[in-house]
Amino acid sequence: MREQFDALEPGASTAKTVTLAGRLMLHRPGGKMDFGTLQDGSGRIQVWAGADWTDAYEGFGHLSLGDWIGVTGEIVTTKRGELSIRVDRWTLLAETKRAFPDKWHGVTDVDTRYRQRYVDLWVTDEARRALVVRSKVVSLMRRYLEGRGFMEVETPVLHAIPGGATAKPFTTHHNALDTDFYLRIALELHLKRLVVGGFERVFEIGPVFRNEGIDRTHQPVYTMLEAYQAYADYNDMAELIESLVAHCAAEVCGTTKLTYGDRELDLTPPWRRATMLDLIEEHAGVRLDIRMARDELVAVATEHGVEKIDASWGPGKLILEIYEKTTEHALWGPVFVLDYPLEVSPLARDHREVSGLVERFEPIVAGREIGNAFSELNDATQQRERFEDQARARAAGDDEAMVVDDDYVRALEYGLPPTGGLGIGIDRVVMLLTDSANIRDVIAFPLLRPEANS
RNA sequence: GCCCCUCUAGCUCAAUGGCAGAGCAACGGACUCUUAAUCCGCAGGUUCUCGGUUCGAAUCCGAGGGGGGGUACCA
Repeated sequence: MREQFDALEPGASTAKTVTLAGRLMLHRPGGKMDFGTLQDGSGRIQVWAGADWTDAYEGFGHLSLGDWIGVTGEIVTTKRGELSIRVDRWTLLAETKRAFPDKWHGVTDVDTRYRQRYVDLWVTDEARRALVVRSKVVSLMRRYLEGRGFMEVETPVLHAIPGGATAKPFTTHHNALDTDFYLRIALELHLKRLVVGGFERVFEIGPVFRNEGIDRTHQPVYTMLEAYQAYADYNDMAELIESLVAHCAAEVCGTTKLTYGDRELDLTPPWRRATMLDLIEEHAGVRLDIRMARDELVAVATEHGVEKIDASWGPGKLILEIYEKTTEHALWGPVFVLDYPLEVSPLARDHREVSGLVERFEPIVAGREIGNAFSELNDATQQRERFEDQARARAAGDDEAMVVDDDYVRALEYGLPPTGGLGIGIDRVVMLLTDSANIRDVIAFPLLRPEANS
C-alpha cells in the first residue's frame, strides 16, 4: 500500500477501499475525529475515524494502546499529507489487558526486555530488526551452501558420547532405555560419519548446548552452522567462510564495509591469513616454535600473565594460552588464524609441512572467534591415539577433554576421504551484521534464570 | 565462581535521614486534520524481600533475591 500510494498529494482520496489489521500503537482522539497508528509486520499506517462519516466512530476513542483491530475504509491522505485509512468499519480483534510500555521511551529495563520479549519486539524496532536479520542470514546461508552443492541434514541432538568439541555438556536421561544422554556440544562427528557414508557435501544448522558461563558473547544454547566437503582442505574452508559471510553482509546490509561498535569492519574478501605463531610474534614480540622446550614456553607464558599453568600442559597448550592471552583479543580482523598446535586439536589433520601443528584455523572478526575450521583428520589409527591422549587428560582432571568415541574411529576405519570442515557461530555473525553488542539481542528467547515464584 | 553497580506507580524517571512525586499509559471530561496531539480532572505504591540502626529509613548497615557491567572458563 505504501509502495502504491506514498506519493499522493495532501488531501487526496482514491476511492479505493481496503481492510487492514494490526495493533494500535498510538492514539490521538479528538472531539469528532480520532487518529490512530496501526502497526503490523510490514510497518505502520494511520487510521482515521470521524463522527461525520461513520457511526462506527462511537467506541473508537476508547481503544487502548496495544489493542489488535481490523479496519475497513478508503485510502486517503490528510490535509497534512499523511497516508491514512479513512475508517468506515472497525473490529476489536483482541483486547490488551495490560498497559503497553511508554510510547516514547519504550521499555529499557533489560530484565523486562528479555523476559517479556513479546512486548519488547512490538516496542523496540532494533529488537525486531535483529531477529529479521537473523532469519535472513540463516536463509542466505542455506541457499548459498545449496548453491555450492551442499545438502542439508539433521543429526542427533542427544548424544551417548558428547564429542566434536572441548566443552562441558548438559546431561539428561532417557527413561525407557534407563540411560544418560548428553545434549550435543557440536555437530561435527555425525556430519563426518555422513561423509564416510557417501554424502560428499553436507551441512547442518542447529542448536548446540554448552554448560558454561553466560556473558555478552556466550549463551548456553546457540546456533551452529557446520559444513563438510570431501576432497577439500582448510584453505578451501577459508575461502568458503569469507565468501559466505561477505555474501550475507552484502545481502543484508547492502555492503561488506560495516561499522561494528565504534570501529570499521571490512568483510570484503579475501581476508588476511596469518599463522598463530606469526601473530603471536606480531603482538607479543616473541617468536615461538612448537619444538621449543616446555620450560622455555612456561617462562614465556608466565611472563605474559598466563596464570594457573597446569603440569599436564604440553608445548601446544602453552602456545595456545599465550596466543589467547596476548594476541586473540588484540586482533580486530577479519583474519584467519592458521595452524594450531596438534595438542589442542584432536580432530584436525597434521600440518602438511610442520610437525606438531595441524591444518586448522579460526576466523577472528571484531576481536572474537566466529568459527573454527580444519582439514579433517581421516587416519583412524591417529584418531584413536588422539582420543586416548584426551582420555588421559580427562582422567587427570580436565573435564572438558574429549571422550573416546569408538564408533567414530570405526567409521574412520571404513575410510573418510580427505575432507575440509567448518563451524560458524550463527549468533555471532548476526551480531556483526546488526551491530549488536550482546548475543541476547540476536536470540529470540535467551536463557535467563527462571522467574521466582511465578 | 569472584569484584563492582543497580532495583521507587503498568512504562520512563525524581525524591540522598524528615508528609513518596512527575511525565506517559489507564480512568472521567473538553476539543472536526492529529503525528510522542493538546487542555481540565481523577486515580494509581509491600519504594525487590527479611532483619537491624534511628524519634523518624526509598535513603544508612547486614543477609537474601532479580538484573547489569567487569573478570575467570568457553565459541
